[in-house]
Amino acid sequence: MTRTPLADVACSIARATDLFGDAWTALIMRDVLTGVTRFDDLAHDLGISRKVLAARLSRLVEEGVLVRERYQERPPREHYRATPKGEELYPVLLALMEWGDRWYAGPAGPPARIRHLGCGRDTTPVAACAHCGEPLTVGNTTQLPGPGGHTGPGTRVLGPLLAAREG
Amino acid sequence: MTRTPLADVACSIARATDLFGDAWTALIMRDVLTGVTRFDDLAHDLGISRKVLAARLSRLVEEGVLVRERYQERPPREHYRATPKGEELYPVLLALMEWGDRWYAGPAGPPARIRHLGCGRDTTPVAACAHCGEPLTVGNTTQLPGPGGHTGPGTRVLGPLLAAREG
DNA sequence: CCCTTAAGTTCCCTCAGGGAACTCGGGTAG
DNA sequence: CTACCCGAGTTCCCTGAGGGAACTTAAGGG
Repeated sequence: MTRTPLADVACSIARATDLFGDAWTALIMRDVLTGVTRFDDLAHDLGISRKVLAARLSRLVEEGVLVRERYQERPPREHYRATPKGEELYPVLLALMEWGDRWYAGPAGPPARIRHLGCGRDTTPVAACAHCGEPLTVGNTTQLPGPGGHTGPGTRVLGPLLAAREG
Repeated sequence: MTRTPLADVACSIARATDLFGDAWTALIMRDVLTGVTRFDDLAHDLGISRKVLAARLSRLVEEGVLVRERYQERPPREHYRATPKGEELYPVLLALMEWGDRWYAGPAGPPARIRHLGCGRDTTPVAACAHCGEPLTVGNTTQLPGPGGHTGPGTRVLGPLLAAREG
């Protein structure tokens, strides 16, 4: 496929997508974050080709999202665990899950619930403003160039073009 | 590639990933939500092959995420706009962008800022509990089977296995 | 009448993904 | 001591999706 390299574009979505934008990475992270950490378990659970799984895992380790660590000495066995960088992908998974729940849940309802241990209730994740806590939507936000934005093609990061939207 | 069909698995992440889990869809949605809605503009802005762009757009229209609509009569011209279902992908984009900002921004800082018009401040999106507003993390949430979860392989949706995590 | 623009299509080629078999280090059962 | 399981990958071949660039169609415009 010769994936177009997106990581060098001045767009954080493109940078994140360069790693996260394939069919398997999100599901691997879901599994690892929920306790499925061993190679064979991942291969079985996901139904992914072992070749591709090995490639994804080593990429994720390279990127510092997972670490490969020994979980037993004799015989030596390794598994994969999320780093802090990996755990911070959790909001992305929550957002994907919430969207899937809203638009693809069958009549029975969504296939899983998230319980927030802080307040003890089953919850839905909301993308909220860090300052005032209100939900962020396309309509109530605007994008502005940031300090790290070099102008030129590909500069937009959820671009500064929102003003151009009609309605 | 014969993409493994994920949409039928009882996992909302898998369902969302089936559509969203490719290198281009996130970036197309970013562009459309920020006002880049025409075929040629998208092709130029993204550097995507026109063939693949056409395929992605028609898939997104099929899925009800975008609509193809006429924006001028003479000569007849069509462009793409997000439906409500498409606009609700915004939190996913925000989460991806926030993660990219945190882990890939250069010394200069992130390439863009999000301003919340509600409170007037530049903000960062947080995945918050809909009930109490606290941030949701891997550590303070647990996953339970939901009403729509048929048991069996692939049942997990950010699975019920979190309890199995050590530490 | 020819040129330009927008929005796709078509063609060929390469390489990433699927699938299944094979490897390798290290037990454990007989 | 040999034979048979792991777990964790690696290797091989085949298919088909993505890249790239040219071609098409429809409608103005000079």
